[in-house]
Amino acid sequence: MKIDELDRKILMHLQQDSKKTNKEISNDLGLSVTAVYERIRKLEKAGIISKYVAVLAPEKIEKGFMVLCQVKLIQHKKDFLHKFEKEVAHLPEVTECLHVSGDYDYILKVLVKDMDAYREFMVTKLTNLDHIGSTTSIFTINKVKETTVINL
Amino acid sequence: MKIDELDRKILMHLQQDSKKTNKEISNDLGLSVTAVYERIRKLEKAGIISKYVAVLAPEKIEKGFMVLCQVKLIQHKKDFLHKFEKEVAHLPEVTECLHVSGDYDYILKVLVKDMDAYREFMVTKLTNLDHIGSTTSIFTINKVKETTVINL
DNA sequence: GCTGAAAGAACCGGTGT
DNA sequence: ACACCGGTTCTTTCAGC
Repeated sequence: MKIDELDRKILMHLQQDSKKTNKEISNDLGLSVTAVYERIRKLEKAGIISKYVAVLAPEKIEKGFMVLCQVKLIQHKKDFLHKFEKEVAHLPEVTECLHVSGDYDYILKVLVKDMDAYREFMVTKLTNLDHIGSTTSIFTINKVKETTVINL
Repeated sequence: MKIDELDRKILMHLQQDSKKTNKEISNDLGLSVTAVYERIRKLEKAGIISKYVAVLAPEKIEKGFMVLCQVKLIQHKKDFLHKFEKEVAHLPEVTECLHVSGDYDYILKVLVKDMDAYREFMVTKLTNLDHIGSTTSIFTINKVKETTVINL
């Protein structure tokens, strides 16, 4: 699907605040409410808009401690990678797991309450997974920027 | 604000799909629509729900190339950090910027179309910022897991 | 793409526990 | 403080142009 300037503007609106009504958006674009409605439907059907979610404030629900955990596996056989990926995806503390280039195989984003909770996570969950070689933890001192908005 | 089991369930619903109606949620919880409505309002007022957003599929809008860029500054005077943070926050390609512990000062999440676009970003934007020492790029081979849902 | 109307959700009193 | 009912207002949704 090809998207034009109007679609782009609609997407920027919804990425920033999906509670905006079609009326508000239509006012901004100079279109009718229905036109906006139909464009959004198309963008949803095309999978360009993949979902609508509520974003929570981590620090208000005791998940203000963010750690990036670099993981190296012992071996890199397909089965090992696959098993690790499946298991790590099921850990609720892990909000992101990327298979990456460089010195490590994976980078995990881990959200927990504090250092104690992180230690607990490492000891009882992560280092219990099979095939893990080494890990290095990078602690977040400050979130300078954090957005779900993709520039169009 | 203290949140109870019902609040937690509401938050899990909305984190996964904010288009769910209060009616659907109330059915699941065995509450009235109004009760759900009032709880959600409280969670919003308390800032626990910080916003509602549409999530796009990066690969469908030519932003399927994700790079983590580790940045070291030359000096660490407060002014230098501050200036760097301000400038980097304005770059639309950067969706995340974390001040971190370890060998590097910052880790940036950069979303672009492809390697060409990344090179362009590095050459014309990032390495043009003041006080940058060294950078290391970590390329994403595969997104194993990526979610905005925080487990409660 | 638009208009206009039907369907449905959010929202807001007032009330009871 | 918490939950409920019932009605009003606003949005989404759709038929017809």
